[in-house]
Amino acid sequence: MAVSFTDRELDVMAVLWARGPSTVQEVRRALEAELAYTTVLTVLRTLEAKGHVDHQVQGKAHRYRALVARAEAGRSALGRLVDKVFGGSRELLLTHLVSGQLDQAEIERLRQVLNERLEAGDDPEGER
Amino acid sequence: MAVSFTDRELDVMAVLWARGPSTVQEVRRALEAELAYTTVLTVLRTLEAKGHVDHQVQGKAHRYRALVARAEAGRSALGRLVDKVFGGSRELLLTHLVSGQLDQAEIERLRQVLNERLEAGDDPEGER
DNA sequence: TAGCTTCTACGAGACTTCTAGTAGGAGCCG
DNA sequence: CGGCTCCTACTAGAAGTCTCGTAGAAGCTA
Repeated sequence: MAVSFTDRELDVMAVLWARGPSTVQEVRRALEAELAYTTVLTVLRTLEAKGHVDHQVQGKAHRYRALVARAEAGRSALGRLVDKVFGGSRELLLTHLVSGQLDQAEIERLRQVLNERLEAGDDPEGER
Repeated sequence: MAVSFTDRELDVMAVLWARGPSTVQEVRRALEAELAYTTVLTVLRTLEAKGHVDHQVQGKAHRYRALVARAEAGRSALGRLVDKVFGGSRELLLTHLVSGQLDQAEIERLRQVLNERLEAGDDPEGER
């Protein structure tokens, strides 16, 4: 249920989410940090052992694929964040976001999303 | 600049943020997990070594105090989250929040905060 | 086929995290 | 004073993380 990644694992997952299924080389090139090939391979193998990715054989290489969706990881990480840092209050997180981190344009667009959601959505927690 | 905490450290920081300066006993009792007294002490000493808390002597005990504000930790964690999980897009985070995690009432209140912010705030990135 | 390159598998060392035990100091009570 | 309790300091082991080297398989090329 609650997926969580170490820092380096998250770097690698981010690549898979951004690029889609990738080989070790591809992940390695996409990473900011300059890591040895085998280091990247090891991280991917660890992730696979934990069930967060799997792979298919392609030629003699492996192509790794994220099994955890970005949205799922987001939900999980946000949950932890709200729980621990914002004392369980989602509202605190939101006002924090809105009052400090966003610029004018982002707020505008957010308001639009919000309006749509208010008009359309009468389903209380209805999805998933 | 970018503060970050391990899971257990975060548990302890959460207590200090919620309760204010606390002794080891007080932190220990406030924690959900049942840890040995010395375990809690060790975590606090680690946090102190990293500069995230300090302490004053009170009687024969120490009273520990958070040096990192909750908001600061929130900013930092949120930044990492947006960066890694949401590919750098704050908007993605927000729509993620709005379209899945919030109930009707929260959205209402958020919209109010947003409106206030839009009316009041003509300062483009003016603070901090 | 011989050699070069590229790949995975495995092992391992340095470091961090998490947990808690032991030692010893300080204060209080009878 | 003697013992009890509560406190910090120190030590330490198990597990996890992060990094990379070496070995050896597999395929391409001349």
